[in-house]
Amino acid sequence: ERFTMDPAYSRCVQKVFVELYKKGLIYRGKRMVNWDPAARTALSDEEVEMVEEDSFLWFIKYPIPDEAGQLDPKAFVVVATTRPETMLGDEAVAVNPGDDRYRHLIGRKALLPIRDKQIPIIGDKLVDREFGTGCVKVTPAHDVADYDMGIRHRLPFTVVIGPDGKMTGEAGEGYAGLDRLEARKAIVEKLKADQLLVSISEHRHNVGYSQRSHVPIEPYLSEQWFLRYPSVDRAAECVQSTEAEGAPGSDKSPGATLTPRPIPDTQGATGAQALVPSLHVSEGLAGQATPTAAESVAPSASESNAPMRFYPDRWVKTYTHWMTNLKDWCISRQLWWGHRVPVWYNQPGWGALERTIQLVRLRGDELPGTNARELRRAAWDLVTRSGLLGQRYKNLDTGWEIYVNRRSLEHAFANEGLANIRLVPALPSLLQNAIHVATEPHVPPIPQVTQVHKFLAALELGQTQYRVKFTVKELRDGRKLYDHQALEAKRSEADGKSPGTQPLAEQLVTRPASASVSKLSQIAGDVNTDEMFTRCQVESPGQGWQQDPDVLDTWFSSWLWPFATMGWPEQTDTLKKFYPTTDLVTGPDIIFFWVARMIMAGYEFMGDLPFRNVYFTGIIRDKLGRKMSKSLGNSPDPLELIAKYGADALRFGTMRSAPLGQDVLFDEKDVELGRNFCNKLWNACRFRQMQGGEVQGEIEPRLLTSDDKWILLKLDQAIREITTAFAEYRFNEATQTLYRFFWSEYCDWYVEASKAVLARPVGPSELEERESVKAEDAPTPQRSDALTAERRANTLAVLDFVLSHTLRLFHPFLPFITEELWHGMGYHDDMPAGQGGETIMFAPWPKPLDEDFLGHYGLDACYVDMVNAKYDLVTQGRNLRREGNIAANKKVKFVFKPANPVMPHDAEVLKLLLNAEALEIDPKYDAKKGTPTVHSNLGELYLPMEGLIDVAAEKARLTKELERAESEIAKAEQKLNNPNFTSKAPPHVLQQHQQRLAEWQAKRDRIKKALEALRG
RNA sequence: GCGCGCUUAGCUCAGUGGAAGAGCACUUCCUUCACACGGAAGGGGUCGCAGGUUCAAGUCCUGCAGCGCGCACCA
Repeated sequence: ERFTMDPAYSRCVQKVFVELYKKGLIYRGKRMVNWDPAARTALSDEEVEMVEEDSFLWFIKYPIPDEAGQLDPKAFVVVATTRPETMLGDEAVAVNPGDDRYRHLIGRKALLPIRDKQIPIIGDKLVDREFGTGCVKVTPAHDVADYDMGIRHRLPFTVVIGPDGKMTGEAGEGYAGLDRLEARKAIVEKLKADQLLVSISEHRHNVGYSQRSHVPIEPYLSEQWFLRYPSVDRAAECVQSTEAEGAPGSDKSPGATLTPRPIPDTQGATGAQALVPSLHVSEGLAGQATPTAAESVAPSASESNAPMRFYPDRWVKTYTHWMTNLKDWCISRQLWWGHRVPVWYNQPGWGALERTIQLVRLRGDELPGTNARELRRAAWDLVTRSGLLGQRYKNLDTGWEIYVNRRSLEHAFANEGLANIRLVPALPSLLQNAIHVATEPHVPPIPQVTQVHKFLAALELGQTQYRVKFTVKELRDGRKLYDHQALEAKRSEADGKSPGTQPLAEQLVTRPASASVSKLSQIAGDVNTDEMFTRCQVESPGQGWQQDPDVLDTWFSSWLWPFATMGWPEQTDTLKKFYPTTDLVTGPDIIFFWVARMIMAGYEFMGDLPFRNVYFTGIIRDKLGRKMSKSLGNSPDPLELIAKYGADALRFGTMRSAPLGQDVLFDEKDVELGRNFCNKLWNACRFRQMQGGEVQGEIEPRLLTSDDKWILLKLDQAIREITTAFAEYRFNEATQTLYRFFWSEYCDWYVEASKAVLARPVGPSELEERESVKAEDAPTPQRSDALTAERRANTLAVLDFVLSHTLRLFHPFLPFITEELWHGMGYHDDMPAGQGGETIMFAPWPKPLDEDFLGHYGLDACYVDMVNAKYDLVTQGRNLRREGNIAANKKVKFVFKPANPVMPHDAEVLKLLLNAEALEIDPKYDAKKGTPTVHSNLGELYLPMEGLIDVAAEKARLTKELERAESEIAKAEQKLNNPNFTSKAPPHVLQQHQQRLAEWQAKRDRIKKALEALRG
């Protein structure tokens, strides 16, 4: 057990971050990320769920003014959009450059409605001419595709939707402060009023929802930490589909080991011993080559050389597709809880500020009625009192100054309802990280701040830190003081030979005028400012350094699981022994989140893959096929189910209904089945206990009954089937085999038949009966008591043999009840030293019965057929009772006319299972006309019913049986008369069909005879 | 759009070229001594549709239909 937030594990996570940072694989950048406006954090692409929704496509008219800026009502383009609210941030209209309809417009300007702003018309290949009007509005700050276009065409990035999902001041009066969906309505109304809305059509499209908070995500520009995935090539190649290489697991030989999957050596392995998956307890330690390992390592020709296998195979395709289309992983989250980013900044104050504000925010939730200002005040107070900001902080109402990490400030502002102060990015490339300061003239919660209003920023540093000075001055028309275009203009000016009349520094800074364009470029180009102000390391660099407030995506800790749990980065013995591991059991829904990333981390940090086999379970869904989820409330409480049915029942029932790789619709009935099964198992053991006698006695071959041999052969068959099922990861098949074997074969037939030996004392009348039986070894009356006791003990030994095997076979599926029964039955005392003892878990895993065993106990396969026929006779005999309307509890007399001599034991079993008052064995029985009869190759079974014979009914029943036989014969004959079949079918199939035909023909003849007798 | 599943009894689903299966539900009978959370006997199927390969197809191939899931920058 390991908790990823444990200190040791947490250190691993941070070390990995530092290592990847030093390799240059982790970087920080301003990117378009998936933003969750409810949780106010970035998300990875994998955390976004696409949901298909019915929406609308709004067609909006954008006027095209002429060169002189005059509007002609006939000059316009129509764009189609699903998100009208983003038009406030439009910076261009794009058409496909190959589109003759619009090509001539490229380079002209369009007038953005509502904002009355001129935006360029650009040409971009990305535009699909077929969709909508072939003319697209471009909102670089609020759409991933538009962002790329914005970069390509050097468009401004105007942020009109804030991190809270509300429109920013940039959105303009009347919209700022509105929720994005409210803004959409308002804008549509406004466009209608202005007659710029051409039409609305229904449109179905995909909307990304946050997996975390289930709100639509916003594409949002923000500064985040990213990871360029490591060891991608090796991870992509290590698993391959085996489809093309012939069916896997074709080795169905009865003696198949539990580990038929070869485990080839991996190139470049760290030298750690590959452990062979095995249910046997191996004495061998790491470094000792066990024979099992040697055998298993030898690959067969048909097997793939890929070192890893997926079960089921088809997920390889999904995996490979993802691996070959990797995008950098956004690993930072703006959350309170998680592993913190091990990066430190030497600007004091802001880290504490950030955390304090969040703290106050949390507390504020408990204090209804507190307004944002009070919260903010409280935050400032806390910060100042803490002394972390010292004198750098001044009264907010008159102006303040703080050294700050821009992203955190932006974030803190947003979280504090100070959305009217927004710092937004201005430019890509050199000034990508420059600050675009804007004011928002809409009414905010804090009057003093609203009326503020001038922001001046000093850009002193490059990449990541900014020293920002804010002073409160008068607002001028609510306009931003400068925008990126101004900046860019100034920059080109400054880069040019002749300095502009107004140096950029003066535009940007009040004092000191230390920042200049040249300095900016110098910093950005030549100086690694990160070294000066940023350190990536696990421990704090010392006084004055503050840690990045972001935390890491939870999967950034999970992907280290296979080795971080075993002491990495120390090369512990555990790690050496168990890495690479053998099997991963997980759900296919986290192939990307977890499996793929663990594989990459394994190669990157251990130099070898983390596991050899991946078993993908199905996903348990509700009855409607929906995934279980807290919000739907469709998830049953496992603890309640366990209380109601038991843990074993839940486990067994679920596994029984979950085939390899298929999802399962959860049904409590399955758990009920499990519960019923546990009950059956318990009672079957109780039956054995109630018989008393020695536990696990020796089995004497001479005394084995046909039923004993039958159940031992059936056990052998079940073990073989289960062994194969395990080897191929078909666990539901193993449970079904066990269920069938134990319930249908052991309980329904064998236990019932064993009562002929166990539970029925041999009385004089029965001995007389036996005298009349022609049997080779009929007991003499004198010896019968002793013999009965011996036979009884022998049957008990068989019961114990079968039960002790069954319990072990069931143990993986029913761990609790089997452990309890293992002890309760006394089997733990009987195991050889080191094999049984304190727990069933150490007992040897059952193996198929070997040749010696079969030979010694005379377990010839013919007993299966013989006993099957006997039981079939019983079933048919019971059917006779049923059809004769004889109540199940009424004892009646049967007559059996055997085709061959019958063993007394078999006669006894027949009598018992038929619940007969008596079973008369008469090879020469001459039945009365109309006596209900069963015909089998063991002989004929009659149910003589005095006064109850219904000739017509019996005739009808036999006719029906005859029809059945005829139809089976016809089918078999048709096959066997086909020369193609006889010449091409394999001999054993041919033989099967011939035998079948013969059996049905014999049966048909017997039925015919009986029908004739009935007429007679 | 691309990819992957699924379609078999009333329901939920196994089924690996060679007799169509299970659990639940249903009908009838049975509290006989391990178990009524049980036992016994039954009824119930054009294996989605159409072609093809094969001696043989629920199973392999192709196409179609319906359902589901993943991926994808068609605004």
